[in-house]
Amino acid sequence: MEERCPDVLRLDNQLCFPLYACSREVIRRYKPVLDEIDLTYTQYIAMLVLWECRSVTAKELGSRLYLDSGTLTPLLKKLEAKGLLTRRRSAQDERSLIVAITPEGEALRERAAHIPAEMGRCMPLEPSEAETLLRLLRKIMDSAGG
Amino acid sequence: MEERCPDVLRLDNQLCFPLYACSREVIRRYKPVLDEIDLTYTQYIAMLVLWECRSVTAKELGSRLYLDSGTLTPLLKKLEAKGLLTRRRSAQDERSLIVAITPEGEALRERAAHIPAEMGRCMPLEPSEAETLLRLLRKIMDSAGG
DNA sequence: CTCAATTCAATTGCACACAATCGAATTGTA
DNA sequence: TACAATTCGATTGTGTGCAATTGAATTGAG
Repeated sequence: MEERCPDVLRLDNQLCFPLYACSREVIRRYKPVLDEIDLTYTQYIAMLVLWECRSVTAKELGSRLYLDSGTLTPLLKKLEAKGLLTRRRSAQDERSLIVAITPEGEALRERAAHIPAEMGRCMPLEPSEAETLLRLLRKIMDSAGG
Repeated sequence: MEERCPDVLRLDNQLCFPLYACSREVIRRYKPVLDEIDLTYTQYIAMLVLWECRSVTAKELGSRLYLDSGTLTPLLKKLEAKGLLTRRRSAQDERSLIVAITPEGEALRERAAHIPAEMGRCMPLEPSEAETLLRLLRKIMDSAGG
C-alpha cells in the first residue's frame, strides 16, 4: 500500500500558498486601473512612496519597498523615461542616488487618487477584518528571520 | 503651500502592499530550506500538488496554482530535467499534458517532510491567528473579480 | 458529417525579483 | 594620512508571472 501524502504537505494547509496566491490575485485586480495611468504594480508602489516623500534616495526607496538595486535600477530608469521622476547623484555622497518626483509625477497623483477607494470596493473585508489582516501580516513581517 | 499627499495614497494604508511584501518575505524565508532540496518556491508548490495527486494534467495544475502555461511550461520542463516528474500527452485528448511524479519525485517528498514544521516555527502566529489569516485570505480570493 | 468555435500547451515578449559580482565612493582605524 | 572594510548603485544571469499569439486537437451546432 502506497504511503499517503502527509497532511502537512498539502497545498491548502500551508500559510505560504494562500498568501502568495492572494498577493498575486490582488495585484491582478489592480491591473485594469493601473493600466489607465500606464503604471505596473511595482511602478505604482514606487510612485506611492514618491507621492509621500517627493524626494528619496534609492536606498531608502528600496528599504521601504523591500526591493534591491537589481529590481529598482531598471524600474527607476523606466519611470524617469516616462518623465515621472529624476535620478541624480547626491552631492554629499556620490554613491547615493536621489530620486525626486517631477511635476508630471505630481500630476499623476491626482489621476491615481481614486484607486485606493476603487480597490477597496473589490476587497470584501469589513474595516475590522482589514485591520486584523494588516495586524497579522505585520506580525509575520516583524518576526525574526526578516 | 503644497498639497499634502492624501492619506489614502500612503503605502502603509493599503492592504495590497503589506500583502505583497509579506508574501515575498515568506518566500524568502523558505529559500534556505528549499535550497537544500534544490527547488525554487514555485517548483516546491508544484511538487506539493504532485505529492498529493501523483498525476495531474497541466491544466489542473495551473488551476490549483493559479499559474498559466507561460509560467508552467518552462517550470515543468525544469522539473522533468531534474527527474522529478514526467510529461506526456493524454491518449484520450492529445491537447492535454499529463504530469506524473517519478520515484525520484516521491523520494524528495521525504526530504521535504520537515519543511512545513520548520517554516511554522518561523511564523509567530498562534493557531487561531493562522486560521483567521487563512479565512481572510480566502475571503479575498473568493470574492468577485477573481 | 462539416466546419466554425473552443480548448489546450507552447511560444514570445516584457517586467519584475533576487543572488552574485563589480567598481566607485566613503568611512573607520591604525 | 594610508588603507582595509564598508556602502552604494549598476550589471549580469536565472527564474518566474502574465498577456498575447500560435497551432494542433477536440467539440458542437446545423
